[in-house]
Amino acid sequence: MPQNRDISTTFAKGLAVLGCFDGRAADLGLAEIARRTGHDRATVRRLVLTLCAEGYLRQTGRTFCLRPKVLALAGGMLQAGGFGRTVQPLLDRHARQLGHPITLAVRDDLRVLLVAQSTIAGAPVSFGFTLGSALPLLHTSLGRVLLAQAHTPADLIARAPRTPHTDQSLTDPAALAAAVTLTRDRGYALVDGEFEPGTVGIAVPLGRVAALGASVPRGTGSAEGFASLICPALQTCAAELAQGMDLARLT
Amino acid sequence: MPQNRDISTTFAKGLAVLGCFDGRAADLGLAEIARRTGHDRATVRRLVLTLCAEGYLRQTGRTFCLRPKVLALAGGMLQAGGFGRTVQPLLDRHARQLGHPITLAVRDDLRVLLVAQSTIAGAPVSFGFTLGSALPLLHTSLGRVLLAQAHTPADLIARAPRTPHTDQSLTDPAALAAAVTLTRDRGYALVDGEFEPGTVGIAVPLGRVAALGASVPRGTGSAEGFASLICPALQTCAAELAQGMDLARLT
DNA sequence: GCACAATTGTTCGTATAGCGAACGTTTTCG
DNA sequence: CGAAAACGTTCGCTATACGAACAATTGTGC
Repeated sequence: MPQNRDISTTFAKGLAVLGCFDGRAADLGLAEIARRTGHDRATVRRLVLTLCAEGYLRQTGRTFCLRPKVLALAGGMLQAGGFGRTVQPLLDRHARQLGHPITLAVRDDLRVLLVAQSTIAGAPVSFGFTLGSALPLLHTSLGRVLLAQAHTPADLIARAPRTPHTDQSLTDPAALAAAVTLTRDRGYALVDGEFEPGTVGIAVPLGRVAALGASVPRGTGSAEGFASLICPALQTCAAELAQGMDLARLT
Repeated sequence: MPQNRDISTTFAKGLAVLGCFDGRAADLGLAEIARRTGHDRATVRRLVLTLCAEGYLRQTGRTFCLRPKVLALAGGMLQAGGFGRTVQPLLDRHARQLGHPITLAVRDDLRVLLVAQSTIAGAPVSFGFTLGSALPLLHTSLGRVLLAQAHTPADLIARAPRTPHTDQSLTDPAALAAAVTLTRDRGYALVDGEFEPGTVGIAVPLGRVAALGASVPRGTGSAEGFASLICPALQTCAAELAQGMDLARLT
């Protein structure tokens, strides 16, 4: 097949190499990057050395890790979207009122991508997710909402990893599809212990391609009790956010 | 001069194109990207279309903007450094105690790069900076601390933009050097209205290559009064952070 | 501790992918 | 409305990138 002359395969390979540094391992060697990307070790070597020269990676012995400069790429996107001026203060205000951290997420292929969050001092730290973190699509409340918004949720359910995170994790595609339908029907997702044991996640739609969510430790309360408390607050927050931000930038 | 065969010039050009999207303009056209990078419009076109194909940019008419997927690159760096589990909760706790947002930054060439921050509901929003935002090196308290830590601050002062942001902005290299020396001598930086009118910025070193800072509206207080209040809290926070994180990852 | 196997890193001849001059299209301006 | 300016696209040519083969390092078994 003739190459698409509008696309630079070298650059595409380089982006794949950069994308390898997803936090699963702190440092990666050339051979491991070659395995993860499927590209030749010599090719990977040139691309990695280019990332070092441009300040995005640091070499330590025979391994490499990301440097803070990659954050500037995120900063450009957040700045262009006015996140610091509009989204963050709004999330902070609503999170304080609610008493729980609130997270804004979008779907990125088969995963949930955290786009903004208001952290709260004293909130229990679970997996320590930050802006840019990827969460599973099938077993989080944010993921359920994003699936409910998708054109072909059944296809996404078929392709997304169904690896269970806890004993409660749904793995049957039909059960997952039913959960997504329930999410769409009632306008919010409620996930009880499927991703983090003992944690209830609640999420609501933000526009047509984003989700807003909060999670709370289960304790002795009922999941439905948490939902009736948290949903209205998330929905109010979502309505205010939808008025003040360009949601089209999130797709 | 013969090309360095360890470096991929195509990938380096691609990274320059990606780096163009720094938030100064929400959307960029091919010609503007070519101007900013100095590369040929045809080259830029191929690189931009590759970024679109890989999901990092979206095309709207004849312009392009970053998509949320770039945040995942930041997420990988934050995850590998354990920011969500260690840095963020610590910043949140100290920010709550202090009653002001706290920001962690490093130097990235001639600018300050925000690496983590704890925002606070109700804090005055000034320029709406977020993780990944770039601030000036010469006129912010964070920048003064980072200059104080540098091996050749005089050289950085000579090369960094000296464009004043307010009437109070220092522009004389000798005055800037003296301010950096004062910062080093007393162990903190105090910047009063040089970057944001009416705002006092205070910053302290975090290890040898990072800074921790807070800013407060001046009001009727004295800058020194704010400093004596805020410095000890920032220094306590810095000491705790230095114990729990791998500062070497921030260079 | 050594030899060999396995793994990882590097070199350089070759050709294909990327470059950019030239052309085509769109927008701006008088 | 037409010309100039600006911007986007094509395709012949060659220089940059590829990866086979080799070099160096690490791991393993005895």
